[in-house]
Amino acid sequence: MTTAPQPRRIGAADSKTRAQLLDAAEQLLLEEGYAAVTSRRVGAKAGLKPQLVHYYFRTMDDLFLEVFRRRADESLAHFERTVAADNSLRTLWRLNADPRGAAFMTEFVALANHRKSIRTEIARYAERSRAAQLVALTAALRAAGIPPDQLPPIAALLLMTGLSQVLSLERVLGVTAGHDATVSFVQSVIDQLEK
Amino acid sequence: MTTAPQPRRIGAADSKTRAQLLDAAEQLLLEEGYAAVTSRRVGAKAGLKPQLVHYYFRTMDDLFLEVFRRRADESLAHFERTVAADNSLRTLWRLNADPRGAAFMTEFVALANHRKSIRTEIARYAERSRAAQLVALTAALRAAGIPPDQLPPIAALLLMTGLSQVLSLERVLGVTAGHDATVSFVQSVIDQLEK
DNA sequence: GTCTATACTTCGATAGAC
DNA sequence: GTCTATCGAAGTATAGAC
Repeated sequence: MTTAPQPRRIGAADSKTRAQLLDAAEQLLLEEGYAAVTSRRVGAKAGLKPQLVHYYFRTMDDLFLEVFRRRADESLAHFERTVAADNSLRTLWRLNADPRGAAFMTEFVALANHRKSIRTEIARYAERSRAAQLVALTAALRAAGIPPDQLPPIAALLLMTGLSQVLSLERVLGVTAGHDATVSFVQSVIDQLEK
Repeated sequence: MTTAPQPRRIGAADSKTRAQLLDAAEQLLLEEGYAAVTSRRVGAKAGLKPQLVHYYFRTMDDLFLEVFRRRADESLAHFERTVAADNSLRTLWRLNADPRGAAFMTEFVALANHRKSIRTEIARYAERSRAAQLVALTAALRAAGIPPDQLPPIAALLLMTGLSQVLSLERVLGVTAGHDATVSFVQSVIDQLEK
């Protein structure tokens, strides 16, 4: 229902102002949650007029989508680049444990809860990301000598993803009991496998 | 900053209307996300006037807190009751994997992101819940013959919590590839340990 | 305990001048 | 490309009649 082909002006995709608005929106999203991302607040944070948001993105949904895409693409590219250089369990764990990425996803999943167009886009990215990670992890596990019937790569991946997500979530809350011990345990398991 | 000792009327805690409002708020929260929980929408969903929300809860933050507390208390009590009857890995996994509970927490964590009073309350609950689960899981792992230095109970707990959280999150998105295989794997590991 | 009425704020979005 | 001006909708919250 977000598609209404109205004859209205729209800003260029390579505009500097547009990039500033995206930066402001992303920052607000991470710092205060998606409910804080309003055209007025985004404008204020970028030092611009709120109306420019609508000039460059038409609707707030479009803005959200662009914020998401920009980071998602960057994140996937970074993953591919890093793994191409070193596809080890150690590297995969490090990439996955990045707290900034987890916080970003948490916020967008919550947002997706009641914005259909965003849900679709996030699902698409989640699948792409999942596929890329699965390929890398499958290879890394094989190299570490772990047969798939002992630990299915998809299970390992979901466990890893879930763990870093819960660590990130709880850190936001200020609940960190047992985090260090758990991370140490994961590290030691990886060290043992890849020593 | 939510504490302003103003002389204003407030509804009784055992009121039926109050309970209806809490029900409506909880339902909205789960179905459409926290941003949908407004006094107007809660009132409409309960078939009541929006002003009654303020009569019973004064502020929306208070309403959120009561919604959270009600379910958190119920959830903890249910956990204690169930575990008292059967403290097995199987039971702990089943309790933890309840998708409704995970969805609830996801929404509240996102909400906590930019509401301080709620963050505090959730953190308190997370700690209580964590402690109870850790006691139960520690005993269950010992009974299953897994020494703590092979798998620290806190690590097992965070892995389990993270896994059910990510499964729940992705189900909301409609991304469920590999879920069944992973759940089967977890089940088979538990079955092997507790057969 | 529930209602009407209302004050005030902030939101998304558009039109049109410059 | 950015501005001023503005609409209508929706939000929180309160006062006071019934």
